Amino acid sequence: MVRVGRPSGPAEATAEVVLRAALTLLLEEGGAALTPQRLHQLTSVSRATIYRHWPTPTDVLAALIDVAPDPERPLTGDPVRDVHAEVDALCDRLHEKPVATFLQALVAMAATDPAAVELRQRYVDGLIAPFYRALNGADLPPTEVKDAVAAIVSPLLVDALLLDRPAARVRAHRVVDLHVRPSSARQEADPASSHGRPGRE
Amino acid sequence: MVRVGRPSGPAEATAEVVLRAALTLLLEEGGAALTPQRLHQLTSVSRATIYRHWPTPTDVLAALIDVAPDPERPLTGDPVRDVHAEVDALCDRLHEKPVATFLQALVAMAATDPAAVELRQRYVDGLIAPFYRALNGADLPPTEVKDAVAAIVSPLLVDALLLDRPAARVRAHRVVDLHVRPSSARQEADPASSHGRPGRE
Amino acid sequence: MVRVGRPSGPAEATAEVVLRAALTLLLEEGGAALTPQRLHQLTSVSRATIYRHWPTPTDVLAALIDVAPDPERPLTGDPVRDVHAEVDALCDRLHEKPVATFLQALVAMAATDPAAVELRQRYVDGLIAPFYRALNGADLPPTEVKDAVAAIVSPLLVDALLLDRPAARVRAHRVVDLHVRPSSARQEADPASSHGRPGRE
Amino acid sequence: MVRVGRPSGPAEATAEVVLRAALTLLLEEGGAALTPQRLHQLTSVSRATIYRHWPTPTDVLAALIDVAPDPERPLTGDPVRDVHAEVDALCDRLHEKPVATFLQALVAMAATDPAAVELRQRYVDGLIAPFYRALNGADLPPTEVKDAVAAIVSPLLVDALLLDRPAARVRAHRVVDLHVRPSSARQEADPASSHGRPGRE
DNA sequence: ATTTAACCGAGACGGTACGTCCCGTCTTTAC
DNA sequence: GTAAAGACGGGACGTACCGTCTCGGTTAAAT
Repeated sequence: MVRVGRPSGPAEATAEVVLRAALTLLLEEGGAALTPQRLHQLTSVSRATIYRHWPTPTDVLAALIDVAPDPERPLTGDPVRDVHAEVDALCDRLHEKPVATFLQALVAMAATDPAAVELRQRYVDGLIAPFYRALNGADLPPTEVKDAVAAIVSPLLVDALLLDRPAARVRAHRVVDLHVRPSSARQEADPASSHGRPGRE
Repeated sequence: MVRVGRPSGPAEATAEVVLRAALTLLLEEGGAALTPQRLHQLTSVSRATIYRHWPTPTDVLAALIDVAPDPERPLTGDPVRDVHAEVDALCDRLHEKPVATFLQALVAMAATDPAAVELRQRYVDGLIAPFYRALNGADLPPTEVKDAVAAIVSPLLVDALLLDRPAARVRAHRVVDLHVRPSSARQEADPASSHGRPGRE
Repeated sequence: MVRVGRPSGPAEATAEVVLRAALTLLLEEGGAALTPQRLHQLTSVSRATIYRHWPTPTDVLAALIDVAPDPERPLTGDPVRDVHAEVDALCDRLHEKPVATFLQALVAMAATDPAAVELRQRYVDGLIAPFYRALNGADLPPTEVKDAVAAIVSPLLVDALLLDRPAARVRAHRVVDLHVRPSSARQEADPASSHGRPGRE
Repeated sequence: MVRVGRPSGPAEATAEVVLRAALTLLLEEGGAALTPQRLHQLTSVSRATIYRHWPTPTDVLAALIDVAPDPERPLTGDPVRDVHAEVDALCDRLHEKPVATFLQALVAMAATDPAAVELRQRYVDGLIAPFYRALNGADLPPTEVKDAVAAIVSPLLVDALLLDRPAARVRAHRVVDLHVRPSSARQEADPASSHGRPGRE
């Protein structure tokens, strides 16, 4: 079938100006401010236009998430080292606000819009996935992998979500050491082995 | 100065009928439904009356929290056992909805109302406090206590808040065993020692 | 049952200011201008308030009609004279705009709102009724009464509605003389008998 | 200057399909439905195309009126007979809807669009003209001709426009007899002379 | 067969009004 | 003083249509 007529979707300029304003709004006033009304006021893009392309605030948030994917970090092959790297990366992202704010906004939206539930799911999965990837090389049974990831990541998320405080980076590193030692190494492990990393907290 | 006239505060009947409706609303439609409007519709208590006694939705939520305090569990003196008991208690409360819903509502409200931020803080502290209490008896350094509590509780909260799934009870018990062994016992610990507890998950 | 609380219906001030503005609008811009939006702009009464009390433009028009009822003219007992008086009265009312404008508005609204159809019916009946009342005394058979009223009134309405010109007063008086002579008198009638009336047209 | 390229104006197929839909819309939903939007929905002719050829709803209505002119009836030379024939013709046209609907639509549009005022004028003139033509042969003074036409036609229009009822055909015939007798014949007139016509009402 | 002007469909876009909903405050009345 | 009933201004919501516009692809006459 031959396509005729003007191409569909927002003109590039429109999409850019709206999403840029959306990011600003989100960071400065939180997810509840991502309304068509506020976006219109900030961008002077017509309210109707915004509804056309992003019918719900969830759609705006989804578009925001899509434009800033998390770049993959290269694996060294050493699981312990890789997991520590991921901890640092996640703490950095949580510290630089957008990720923590995205999470807060997703939780708040999920209370209203079922579509946001799924989005929240995918977003959290995206945050956790790198840890599973890093732990792939360690010879741990699946249960221990899951436990380790949960014990490492959850406190960071809780810090960002519930306690409004910077992610507890050094604690996370300690938990990594506790969980990710290969079982064979646990008795002989040198507890100071991970002290070379920069404790940025 | 002598007080004259009708005593202040809502008549008991009013307060009860409103808060009962508020709980129903909260559980069935989430924190965003806790509006004067909805409460009025459900209770046929006048909107003006509701505004008088609970000026903001946060006040309603705070009143709800106050009426259902968490009863303290008696301590046995055995930290390991007490922490396991607390894990079970928290999982039960998260499972029976109110607590998880309170948390979601508090997070959502905190995005809007600063007063809710403080309330959220206090509520989370109330959830965590029993674990610190239980670990009081264990001869662990403060850092390890904090790490342990975080590693135990955070995954449960994340399950309830972010992943909409029942709290991972057995995993939490495993994590307790991993963290709460008294340090002196870690080498000789029998990893099967906690298998007697009922795995209710 | 005891009535409690503030009495229902618009406060007097509100109703007056809105209806006054509605009349101005109607006369200056026609029935299509009787929208909540325009009324709000002119009165700075809130749009919501207007919707509360007059949910449709037809309701506004109905309220307008209710506040300005046509006062009854006294009957002399002489049908011919009374009908001539009614012709003058109707021409005056059509000339002074409100009635003609009401009619136009009612026709236009009736195209959209079924409620306006009934209102239009009642309004037209109200315009015609005085003629039937005046002709009551004449000893004419019912058919001739109807014919006479139609022949007298219709051209006036058509002038106002379709041709945007002042009602043809003198023609209407001629038609009265043609239709309302008592049949016994038609042969002997002095065609100049009605020349004493002031020809205001 | 030599014209080159595709000729201007709508392709025949486009014009026909749009006007056919416009007529349907007009009859079923009234003049207010004659919008570019509705025409587009019914015909799947692009909205832009419709704007190109009929910039306002009034233009659509004008085009509709142009495509269905009233065919002239032949005159017999007998004014009385001819006028009766015209009465029947007008009643038929009013009864078959389009004319009555056109009138209603024209009145409604005239409230908004000044261009429709002129159109309405022309349309009404077109309805009345045949009566003047038929009365041309009668030896009546101009004033009486005007009175007669008004008394005959106006009630029919009022029936269609204001009272939503079928045109009162037999009354119209009676009024013809009353007005159109040549003055010389009025004394000797046989009032039953017109009873031979079929009373279709 | 090419030009060339116009048609035509698809859709973006700003704008405006719609009718609804809830907010928070106020006034009126009854108890 | 408490409470109910309800008016009121305010503001956002989501929808609908308006009129204009920019794209592309198509069509039909004149060269």
